[in-house]
Amino acid sequence: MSKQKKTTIKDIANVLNITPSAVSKALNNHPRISQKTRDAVIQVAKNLNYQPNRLASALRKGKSNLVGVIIPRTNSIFFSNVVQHMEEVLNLSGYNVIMTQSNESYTKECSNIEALLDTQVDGIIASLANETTNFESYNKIINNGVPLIMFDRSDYEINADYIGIDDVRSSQLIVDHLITQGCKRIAHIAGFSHTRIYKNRIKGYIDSLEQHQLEINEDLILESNLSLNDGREKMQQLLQLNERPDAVYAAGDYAALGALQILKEHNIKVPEEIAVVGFSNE
Amino acid sequence: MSKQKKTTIKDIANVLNITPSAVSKALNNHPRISQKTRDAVIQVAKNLNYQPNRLASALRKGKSNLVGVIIPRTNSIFFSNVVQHMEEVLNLSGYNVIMTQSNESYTKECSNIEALLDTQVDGIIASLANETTNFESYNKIINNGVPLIMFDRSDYEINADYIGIDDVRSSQLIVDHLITQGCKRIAHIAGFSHTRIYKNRIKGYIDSLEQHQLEINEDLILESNLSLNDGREKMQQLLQLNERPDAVYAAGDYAALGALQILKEHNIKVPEEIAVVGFSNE
DNA sequence: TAGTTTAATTCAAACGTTTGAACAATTTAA
DNA sequence: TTAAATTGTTCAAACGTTTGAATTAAACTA
Repeated sequence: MSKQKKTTIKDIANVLNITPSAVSKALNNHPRISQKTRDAVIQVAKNLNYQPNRLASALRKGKSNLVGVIIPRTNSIFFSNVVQHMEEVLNLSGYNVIMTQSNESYTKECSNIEALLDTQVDGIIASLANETTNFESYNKIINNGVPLIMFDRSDYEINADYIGIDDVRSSQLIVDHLITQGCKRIAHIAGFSHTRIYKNRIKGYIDSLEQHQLEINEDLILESNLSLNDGREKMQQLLQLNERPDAVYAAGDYAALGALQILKEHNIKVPEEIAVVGFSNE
Repeated sequence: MSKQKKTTIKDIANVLNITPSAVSKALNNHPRISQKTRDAVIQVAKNLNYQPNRLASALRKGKSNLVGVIIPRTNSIFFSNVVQHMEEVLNLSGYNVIMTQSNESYTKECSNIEALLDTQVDGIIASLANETTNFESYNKIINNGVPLIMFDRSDYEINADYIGIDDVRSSQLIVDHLITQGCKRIAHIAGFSHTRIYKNRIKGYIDSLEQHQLEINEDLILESNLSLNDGREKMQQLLQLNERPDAVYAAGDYAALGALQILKEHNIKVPEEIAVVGFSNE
């Protein structure tokens, strides 16, 4: 392992017998530097295999050009696609992305935030872990003066810009559709009601029922973590009811899949006996 | 957005009427600092909501405590799990992870390397993009004195430590098994032979055939990008052969899935007529 | 020719830490 | 009581850039 120290702006300056500041300006296309020196600097930089030290630059400029991203998991088509495109766009403006995953864990999320903050990121883009119900660390981001954008999963308690789809309306459309198909007892395997999107999906569900003057039955709304297994469990529960639902709308695809499995195992015809629909597009 | 400037070590020093260096030492548990000041410093730090500036520290220490990770894609169970655990372990030793994805693209991979290098990461852990056949940028990492570890996908041209499974042996076991089941014409939908793991899987395949004195038939070895679609295509090709194989071993699960689809579509019985097996565990 | 612009560069300080050497004050040894 | 060791702190420089002000040199005015 060659302990060759990295070449700095100073080394370039020495070779050309100019000052480091001239080199810096040359590299940053400062208008008041001659084309001649600019070219020379670039040439020498290449020769010496110069790699600018971002830390130093960031420190001086008070700007790291790093954006932190916190997502619940990377092994989801949705999140990994989103991150991929964020990266693409940010790269164009000279930013790099530090991607972290919370794994749906509150503790992990907090430590991610801590880590991002002290890496001095210029901003954070995040989507809530399912577990999270305490938003202090998010507000800490804001208090530290670091711009924060939430996407997909957020909460009204977090005072940040939010990007996401219109969950109320989408949810309403789903239930509208079921009703049009003739369903009357529509169950909802809901996400955690403390999370904005799931709260909204519940609202859309209720709105639609109300608009069609259908009864809202608390027994038909089950809060779930939306995992495949929990989908199975909740479907079991629904089947135990005196009066079974004729449709199940799950706020997530994995839960819908779980429900579907149970129905198949019980030889219940889908969608004739019980219709199944899931939110998302996993 | 409150433009409150961040509190620094200096602010803490001012409050306590000591020097910044004392504060720094207190925070870093320097042995020669009194318990009294240490406590006071920690208290004030908390009060002022002090957030250490990693950039400055990294610059001074010449160590960023950042590890760069390059993976082909995040939306793969394998890679996302690996990264998750790398993060866990590295966090324990005070490192943070910058995760980037190459999206199997050579260009993206290069720009990721560039970005990581000038963020001054202390090391890089990477797995090759399928597209990559030129390893200059990897050797640049090494030349820059940055430790590099390859995992899962690498190439002998990259002079770095490598972590992965024993592909030759595993591949051999798979083919051994097929032979035990009575298969005699075993086709191999291989990965790119320039990538270490796929090269090794081919070797294992050939080794096994040789050991069992079966003929090695070039027509039965097809190089593929291992996508679902390409798996379908290669299976089609195999079906066109005068003498069909009685087993297909794909070097990746998606390709195996594609092959399976084609067989189903042709109403060919699996595994009675043609057995199918895929490497990995997607 | 002296005076004014303009262009190209240097100067010097700054960003927020860390670190070894230096110093003063206190304690211990002899 | 004096020398030596220990403790707790300050000093000053350093990490590699950037940046506005200052300087110098060259090129125009009038």
